[in-house]
Amino acid sequence: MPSSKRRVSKQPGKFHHGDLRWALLEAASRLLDQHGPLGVGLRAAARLAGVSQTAPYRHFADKEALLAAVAEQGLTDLGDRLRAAVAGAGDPLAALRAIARTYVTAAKERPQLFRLMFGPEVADKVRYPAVRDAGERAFDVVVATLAAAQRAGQVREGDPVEQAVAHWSAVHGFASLIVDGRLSGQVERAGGVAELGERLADLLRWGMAPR
Amino acid sequence: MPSSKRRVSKQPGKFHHGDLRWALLEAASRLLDQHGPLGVGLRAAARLAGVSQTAPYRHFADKEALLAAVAEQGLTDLGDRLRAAVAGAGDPLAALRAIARTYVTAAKERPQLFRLMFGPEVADKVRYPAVRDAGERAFDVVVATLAAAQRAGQVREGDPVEQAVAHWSAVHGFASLIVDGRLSGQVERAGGVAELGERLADLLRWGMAPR
DNA sequence: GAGCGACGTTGACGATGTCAACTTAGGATC
DNA sequence: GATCCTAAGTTGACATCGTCAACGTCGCTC
Repeated sequence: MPSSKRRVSKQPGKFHHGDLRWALLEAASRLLDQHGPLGVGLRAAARLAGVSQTAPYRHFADKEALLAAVAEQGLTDLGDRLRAAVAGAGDPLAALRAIARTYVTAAKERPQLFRLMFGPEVADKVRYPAVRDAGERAFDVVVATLAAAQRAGQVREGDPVEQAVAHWSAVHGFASLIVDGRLSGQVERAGGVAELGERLADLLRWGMAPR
Repeated sequence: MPSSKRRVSKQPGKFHHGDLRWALLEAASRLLDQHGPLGVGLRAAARLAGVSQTAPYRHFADKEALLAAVAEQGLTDLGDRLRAAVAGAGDPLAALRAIARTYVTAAKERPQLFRLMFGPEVADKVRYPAVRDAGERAFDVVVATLAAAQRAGQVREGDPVEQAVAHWSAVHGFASLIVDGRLSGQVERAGGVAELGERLADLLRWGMAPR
């Protein structure tokens, strides 16, 4: 769901609908959660928003643009949550664990959104720099955390970006496999997914420990 | 592309077409590489195979079934390549590196196939046990390699499945981010993607080293 | 050679993304 | 306050797609 609340019905300020753009994003969000990325359509979103089939074209160039906007919201929200998690953690080590837990939890909460954010529906990222930027802002949280971990002597010195790629890859891959239902058997054996994700992050951190 | 060669034109043995099922898989494979998972359609595949729009229904229940068959081929092929890579490696440690390199290379070779294999197009895995099994056979290679690494004392003792999940997650996540173009900036800095993938695997292995 | 079943075709239906042309409403301009 | 302008939304249409029902057709078997 779009994070910020707006007026729901016709309030003054906008013309016919109030804020159709927001309403379409919300509708697309709901369709996404219910039917997956392939179940999101311009016509269906317009119907949910109580508006005619081609009204969305006043706000989005095409279907992909609508999906891209939803994905961007998701990535921005993910970045915010990661930032909050890091801020709430005591030291960089706890922050790395918190990143893993937050990432996996977010993916499990809204798997369809997760799929959209990293899936092929928004193929051409050059056409949607906002999506790319939102993703990079989330990634920057990881980079900053690893840089902090280096300063604290909790992680070997080196390029924090490369370490962040490693951390991000591991957590992202784990979340992807979970969302795809590819680890259902293995995860039942272990505790919850978030715990397993944290343990994965720990494993990686040991690999990056100062020699 | 489907891996095994078959007859291309009408050979004796089959009726009207020769082997339409195979031709459709090849057509879908080509469409996939050219236009991504969303560009694969039953009608387009039928057209490429030189056959009428509804002919595919004699061989696939619906569009998803065709996609699932392509995905299954891809996963089976990936498993074969992983097995070959492990067999060609000297010791378990080299095998772990080879897995990372092979996985990342395969993803980069056919990014669209990679997206299909793990994307939302084949959503319901229960409906396609063959897809799931092919994926698990590939995963088993990683499990076996980690078990071997444990026996060789190159990796800490513990549940090899959990270690395999960690390894698989890291490599898979890295490949996913590469395919999604999310690491283009960072990867240019470092050497090739395969090398970076190997380094990631090393990092993880150090984390799993015997204490 | 009659029949049968697997294979493929024709034609149609509803739904979708998208375009062109039209209508409506709010704000600015004189 | 009448007029115009432009953003916002509507109507209608077109091509395409997935899918279904009904129909043709090939090659094998008894």
